Amino acid sequence: MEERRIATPGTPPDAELELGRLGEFVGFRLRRIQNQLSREFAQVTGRYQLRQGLFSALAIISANPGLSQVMLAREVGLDKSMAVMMVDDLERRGWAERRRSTVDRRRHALYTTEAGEAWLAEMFAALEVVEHDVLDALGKDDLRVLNAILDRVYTACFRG
Amino acid sequence: MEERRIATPGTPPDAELELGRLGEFVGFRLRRIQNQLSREFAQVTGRYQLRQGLFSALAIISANPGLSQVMLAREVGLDKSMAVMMVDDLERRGWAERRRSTVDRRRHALYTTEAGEAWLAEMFAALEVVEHDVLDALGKDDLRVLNAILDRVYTACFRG
DNA sequence: TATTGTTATACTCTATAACTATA
DNA sequence: TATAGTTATAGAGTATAACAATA
Repeated sequence: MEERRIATPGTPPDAELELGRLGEFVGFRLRRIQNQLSREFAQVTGRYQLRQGLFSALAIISANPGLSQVMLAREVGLDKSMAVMMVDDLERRGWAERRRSTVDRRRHALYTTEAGEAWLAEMFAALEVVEHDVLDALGKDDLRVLNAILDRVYTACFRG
Repeated sequence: MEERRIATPGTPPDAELELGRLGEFVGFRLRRIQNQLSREFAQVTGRYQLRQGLFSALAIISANPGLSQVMLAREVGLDKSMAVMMVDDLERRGWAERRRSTVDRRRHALYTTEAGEAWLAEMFAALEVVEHDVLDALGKDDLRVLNAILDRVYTACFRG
């Protein structure tokens, strides 16, 4: 079962087709890549029985111990109600925990557990496999360039 | 009503937060940007009452008159059943039409209508506004670099 | 009054499976 | 047998609105 085949949608586009003016838009490229990547992601993480946002959420909690749910939501770019559900899930699995903040009793301070850190390490390894083809095709340098540009793009999204 | 405010989720992340090892992964950046961009897209296109894929689909039909639905699906990176629904929608709006292919009678050859082209032009203009901040923050050169890298990424997705 | 967390709900996007008609 | 198109359906991901507790 080491097969890496993906169902119908994972088929590459015909080389002859034109993008036309659509090719000028970042949004289009982003979406099609992200669709593809998240299908592969789902394949890998499917074995682990988890939903998309979970991994990112735990990784961010791990990198920022004690952060609040609102902060988490902002960092992943989703609504705070999403943070609630994700943290619920993480807690249920025993990978993260909420502690009432001592400074602001409205807040929950979020922390990873030991089991959470272990799982995180496992997932990082698995995800490197998912992104392997991408990393390969780009090389370290271009990857850095890409990430830097993407960060600028993300920041630019918030200049109203 | 020229406001550009976006509801809760559009709030920028706290600058102090760390991405940690997550920062090495393209998938994460892609998803958060794409979420943000598609929210803005939805804001703009909401007035036009249309769903996400529609614009890309029509643009591709316009750039490749006579293509089949399977080809369309592959180009946008989705399942063929999606193509059916999108073309249904486009036809209902009078922006595209199916004609039985003369060479292979299983196929539908897709074409845009005059109204479709007009609407497409309108949408391209509207979308330039959506991506304006992004384009601004990058500049023509970096944008080209970004698009080129993204295309390589997309292609790399299919090297199983 | 504003913010944090919460719940319930509804909507959009997408894949899957089963089917038909052609090839 | 394989491909193009179709249909119906189920699942994931997400936003919205309304609310309680705390600031």
